Amino acid sequence: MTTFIDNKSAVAALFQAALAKAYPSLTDFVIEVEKPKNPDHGHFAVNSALHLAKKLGVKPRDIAEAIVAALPESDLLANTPDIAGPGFINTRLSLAAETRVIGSIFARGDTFGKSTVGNNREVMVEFVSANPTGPLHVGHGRAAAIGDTLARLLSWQGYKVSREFYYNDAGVQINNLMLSVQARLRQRADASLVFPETGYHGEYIREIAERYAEKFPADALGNNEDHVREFAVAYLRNEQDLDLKAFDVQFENYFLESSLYSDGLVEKTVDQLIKNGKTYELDGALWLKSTDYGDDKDRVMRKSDGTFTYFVPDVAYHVNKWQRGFGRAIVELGADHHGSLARVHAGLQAMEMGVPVGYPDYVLHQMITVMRGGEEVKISKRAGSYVTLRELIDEVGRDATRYFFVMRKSDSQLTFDIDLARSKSEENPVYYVQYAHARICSVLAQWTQTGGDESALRAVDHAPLVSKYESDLMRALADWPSLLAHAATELAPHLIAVYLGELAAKLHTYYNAERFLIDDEPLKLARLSLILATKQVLKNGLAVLGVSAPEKM
RNA sequence: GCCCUCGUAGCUCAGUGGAUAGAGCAUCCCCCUCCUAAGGGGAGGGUCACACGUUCGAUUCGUGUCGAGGGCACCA
Repeated sequence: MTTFIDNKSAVAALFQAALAKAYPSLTDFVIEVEKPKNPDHGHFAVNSALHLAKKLGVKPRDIAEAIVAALPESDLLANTPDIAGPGFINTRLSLAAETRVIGSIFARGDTFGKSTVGNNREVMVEFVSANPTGPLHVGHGRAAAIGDTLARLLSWQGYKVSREFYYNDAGVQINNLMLSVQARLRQRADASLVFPETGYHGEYIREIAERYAEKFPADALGNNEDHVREFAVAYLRNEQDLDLKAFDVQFENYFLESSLYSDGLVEKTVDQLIKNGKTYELDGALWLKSTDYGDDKDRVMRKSDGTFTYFVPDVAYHVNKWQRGFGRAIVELGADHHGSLARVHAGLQAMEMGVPVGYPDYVLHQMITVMRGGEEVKISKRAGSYVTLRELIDEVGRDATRYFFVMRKSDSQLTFDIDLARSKSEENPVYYVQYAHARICSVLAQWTQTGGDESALRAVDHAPLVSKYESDLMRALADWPSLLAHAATELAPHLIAVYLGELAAKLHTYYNAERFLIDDEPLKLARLSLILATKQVLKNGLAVLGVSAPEKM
């Protein structure tokens, strides 16, 4: 099977050859090809003549003419390119070039778009990493959707991906959780007892207390603090697992912060930093000279009371990731944690153990503003006033929730209007994409029922596909592999959702403009073949997003 | 005060060093005797926050100002 080369690269290669012939001295100039916004400017435009004008001291249009004159023989372009405006070279693909993608799609099937650039290198994607102190809320939902899609995306690029969830199970907030449950237990016996101001006020704390009392009636007042803590953490971890399962997100590994202490990794990290001369003592505390590595101030590592600040285990954790063989690590975090990036990077560099600068990569998602009844819902675990991920999935559905969270650039703040999501769930863009898939299935099913054979569509003549709708659709299909590669490079899963929306739009337009089940046999087969290929790409795209591709809606 | 992200249509958001900046929702008009109208076609709506700079060309890159959110603790 020949490797499919996307149209843009093919056009670039053709012009690169022309340039080499026209101007043999320009050995290191790279031709750039772009897709013009205006369809009158062709399918692909080359603007290199403008870039070269100054360098060569020749008018851009003259350069463009020389390049066009030097174009090698090829069936790629429909005609001799136009030279327009100040010196743009506008090209149109030939029908033969446009239809080529259909065969590639059938040949690759569910793997069309997959690449081997990752070369099976190990990459870890860490995400969600919620403290086990409450149910997952909408913010975690955004994290889960983005993180999981990133993982799928990198896997499609040929990386060996491992998803990891880091539990902060060693901090003061866990103790606070225990105290909260304990207080609810004691209130069961004496309702006049006051609940701690700083405790977690959510209803789920009462639920945990009830369960604890049921299971351990002998300790109904929660006097055994270790036991209460253990129970509460286990309960909430289980709840979170159920949330993630409902969201179809699975982790290869769960990592406990407490293990960093019990395994001595925190101590070892601190010792190494001291040994490397990257620390100093001041006011009874131990500081890291993180300003040597771009941080805006030095950071305390060990407080005067002897305990460590949170970023020390964070550094130890990333040392551990590196040592486990993850040459690349991606951490998906809420933007409220961005302050820790610089110090983790600094800490890793100060370890002087060969970790690349910039390890790990961070993908931050901005906070979500939740609106309910026209008012902003302040998300507060302590006050217990927030929207859980489970609630959202139950009301809006898994597919719509995942799509919604991933369709926007992660670093844009977004407003989630719950009333809108509920009342207009039918208008969620995910249905638009799924509907395109279902429509194709429906057409194919009707054809099959009257004796059609889908496998026959893999080898039909596509020459009848001459309409502009067909041309637009075929070129969109051909963009899929490079779009995926781009989204992976940018760590930008939303580009996939945007692409799928555009592909679905082209299909719907085509559907309304032309009929498929017609008497003209060659044209019918060619059209069915095209939509079968489109169905495949929609399916693959939805798979990367972790969204289902229904055959009926 | 310092740091990070953002500022694009009435709203929610895409996008781009180029030639006329897009989608969905909302508003208005049109399209099912015909493969799913959860759809399509069309109209209106923008000084791409503002200023300066780099460039043949800036909404895109840089600097500054203003605005929004977040982070700046010996909390995590």
